[in-house]
Amino acid sequence: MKPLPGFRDFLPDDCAFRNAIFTRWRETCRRYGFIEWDGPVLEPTQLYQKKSGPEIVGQLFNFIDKGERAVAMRPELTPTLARVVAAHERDFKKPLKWFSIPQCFRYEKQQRGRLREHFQLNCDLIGDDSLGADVELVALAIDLLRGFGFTANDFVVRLSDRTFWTELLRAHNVPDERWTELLQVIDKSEREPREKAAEKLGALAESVFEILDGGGHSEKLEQVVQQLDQRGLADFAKIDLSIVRGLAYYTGVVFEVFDRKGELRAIAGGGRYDNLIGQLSDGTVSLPAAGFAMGDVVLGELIKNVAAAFEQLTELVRQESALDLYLIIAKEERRPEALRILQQLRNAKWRVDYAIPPAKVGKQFQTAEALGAKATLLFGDEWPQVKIKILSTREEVLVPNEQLLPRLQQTLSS
RNA sequence: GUGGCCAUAGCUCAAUGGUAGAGCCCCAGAUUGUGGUUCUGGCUGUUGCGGGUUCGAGUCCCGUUGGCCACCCCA
Repeated sequence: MKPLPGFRDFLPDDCAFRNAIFTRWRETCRRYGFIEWDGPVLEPTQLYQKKSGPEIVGQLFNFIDKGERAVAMRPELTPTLARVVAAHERDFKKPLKWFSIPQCFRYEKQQRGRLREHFQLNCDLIGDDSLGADVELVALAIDLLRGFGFTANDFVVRLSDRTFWTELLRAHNVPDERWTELLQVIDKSEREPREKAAEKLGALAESVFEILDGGGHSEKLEQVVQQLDQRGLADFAKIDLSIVRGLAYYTGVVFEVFDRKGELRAIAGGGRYDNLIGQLSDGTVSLPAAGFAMGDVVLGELIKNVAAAFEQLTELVRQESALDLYLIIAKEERRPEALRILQQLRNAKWRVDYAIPPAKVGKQFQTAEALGAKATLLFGDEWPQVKIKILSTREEVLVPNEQLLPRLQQTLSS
């Protein structure tokens, strides 16, 4: 039996790797004053249709539940966020700085960097419409990646601005209903031949191409870069107006993060969505907001591609999973004493393991080694003394059992 | 959703149309209480699944399921 297509088993090593990513995400978010929240995995299908239209249903894991409700596994967190914020916004001081690590689902054919399920860090800043809020989010995205040991040689944030393009469309008297379509053409222009894009853009083609070739100036984005520079982060970002992002609801600064080598899908992306909360709450609450998301799949690939980041995370995995002590019961008569001390050690927060069925001493040492224990405690003929052995140095110390706990502190901390 | 490549032991892979193998992992031992090395032995297969061609199919053909890659789409 294999997992369903696009779903993953997390064997202990994979799970440790995943949790180490979560640990780093949480550390950095908290440094920025973001607090964690979460919502339901299952939502009414309608919640997603409201935001993205009926065609979204084709990409959802959705079904009818036993109460005959149309429900869907969450494909993203933002609609839930909007619902929760609309219901509870008065309980919190503004701005809200919230993050979450939801598992999201999508019914799509899988390929590299895109499964049917992934974990996605979401960071949102709600109730602040200033440019400083956009900068704060971009800086957070940069520091999240720096937290994994990546440098400006490994990734880059490409900054753009939706209003830059919507003003152009307005200046050319393009009717509103064509905006989404034209923005998507601009978004795609990097991957599509010019002639094809020109055909779709019509009269706009010339001015759009001029901007894409570097002829555009956005004062707002230059301010963003300047403020990043004040934080010493300007090396990690560049203005790139070809970034538009496919989603219709963005209203201001948008950005995407890519690996410098250009081998992977976008590592993260987001932007300002000032109208979405109002729209999803049927106008009962209106709050400006901006946010971004970073998935665990592409990030994991980048970590595996960059040796320094991989080693750093592997070290974190070691720290989080390493066993402190392994008990060696060399004489079965000493088992009761060993188990009594086992409990004392565990009560004192040591991570301790031992062989449940009797086993040969050599075997027990082998297991201690394999589990990564720092030291063994041997119970045998020496009782009432216990022999501490540091596995890395093979150094041994005999200590009376009643002094074991304090002696372990000093032996293992040095 | 469209197209191309692929599918053999738990893992990585061999096997001209002629009896399915190796390495790794795992388990057990190498004279009674000391680990990373070494040696010996053991375990594992409806060759993804279903049909067809053939005296004979892991190998050729068709279908199907799954995987990889590109396109489409994109949270």
